[in-house]
Amino acid sequence: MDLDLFLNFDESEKNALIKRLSAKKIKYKKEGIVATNINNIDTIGIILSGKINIIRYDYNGKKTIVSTLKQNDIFGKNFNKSNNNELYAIARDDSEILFIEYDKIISSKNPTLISNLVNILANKVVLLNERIELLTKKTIREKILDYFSYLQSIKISKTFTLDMTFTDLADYLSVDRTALMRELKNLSDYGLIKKSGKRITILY
Amino acid sequence: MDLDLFLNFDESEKNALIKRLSAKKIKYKKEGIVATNINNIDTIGIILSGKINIIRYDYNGKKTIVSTLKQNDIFGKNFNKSNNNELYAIARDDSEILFIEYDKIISSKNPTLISNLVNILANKVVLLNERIELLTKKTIREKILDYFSYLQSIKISKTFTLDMTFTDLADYLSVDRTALMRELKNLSDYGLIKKSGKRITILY
DNA sequence: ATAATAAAGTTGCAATTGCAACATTTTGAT
DNA sequence: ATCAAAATGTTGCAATTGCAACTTTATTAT
Repeated sequence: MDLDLFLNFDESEKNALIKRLSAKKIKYKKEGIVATNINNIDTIGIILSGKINIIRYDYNGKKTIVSTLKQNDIFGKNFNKSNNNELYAIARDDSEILFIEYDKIISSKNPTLISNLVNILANKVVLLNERIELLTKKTIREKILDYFSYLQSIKISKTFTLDMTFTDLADYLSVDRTALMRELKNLSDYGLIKKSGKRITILY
Repeated sequence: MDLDLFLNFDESEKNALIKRLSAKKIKYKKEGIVATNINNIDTIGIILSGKINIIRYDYNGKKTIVSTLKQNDIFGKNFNKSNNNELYAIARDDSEILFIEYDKIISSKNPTLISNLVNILANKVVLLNERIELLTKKTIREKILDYFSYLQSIKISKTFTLDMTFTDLADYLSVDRTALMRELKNLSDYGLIKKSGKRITILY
């Protein structure tokens, strides 16, 4: 992903900008709590390195990974709004996060900086729409085939390796993990895919 | 919704800007085709009035309303990207749409204009996240209760009237319409809600 | 006013799915 | 190298859901 809030700034400009925006870079250890109640903060967090899980705890204590964010993704400032349940951001790996107050970016009146923010947001909208496309599919089979055909298109190959665990894939597609495994087996048995661990080949 | 690309411009500034951006305002009749193949256009459409359905046709001809857009919503420029299936935008009511080339907004270097675009996009991200929250719920019951509690929070009342048809609600929640009706009946029978047509009261 | 079209509502049934309860394999830390 | 934890994989079963096939009620157009 070549999206970056500081795209088209050189290193010294970037540092000056970070200083002027009072941006704060904070490091987190794996499993560290990055932010609580992120639906109500006026700060945006930009992931410089590592991975962050956005997590929702239901009223009955059930945990759902709402999304997983990686380098250059942003969270906060209502970008991950939830109605009832509070959302938490937890480091999935050792991570570095840059916190900037949203209003300071806007009031900076720096066209390049703001354009970069537009591109990041537009990209986020694309990713969210892609996920919605998958989530609106009615069967697990359709979700899998759709996601695999997406992977096929970005890896430009009918054979590819999943870059997440099946546990996380089940979360992403919002289906039961064991039901996902079962359906993957069905697809293999029907000869629609070949599966060897996380290595998948589309056979149609 | 007080989000508007031309927020903080007065009428004459706005008109000058529209001219400079070569923006085009086009009117559509209900059911009119606003745009085809909207995943591949470099233009953004801003809905000035009316409502637009973003529609996907599956390989097997099945129609799904991917989203419904209303005043000040935007589409195009990959904001509604789809992997395989082409997306169409169709006017749900008589509508007016302003088309602007995305690059012209960015290269305008107009901080107010771009800030407005940021706010529109940020708002869209929020709405998409809200929908994802609903779609990741495992049962129809959970989806309904979550959506109703969202309506309760914005209408600030335990009684409210749905502003879409149950057919569209089923699409939005991505569930079978008749299964939705059945579950609404179950919720009534269990005494969790009261339902009289589209008038809903939450009883807990 | 009435015909046509869309939406709402109901029900039976089969297919899909989630969940529980496991065994096995892989990964990661010390 | 070894132990613990996480991930993978399997299966039976019950619950949920989608689909088909309707009827009834609203809405819209002429």
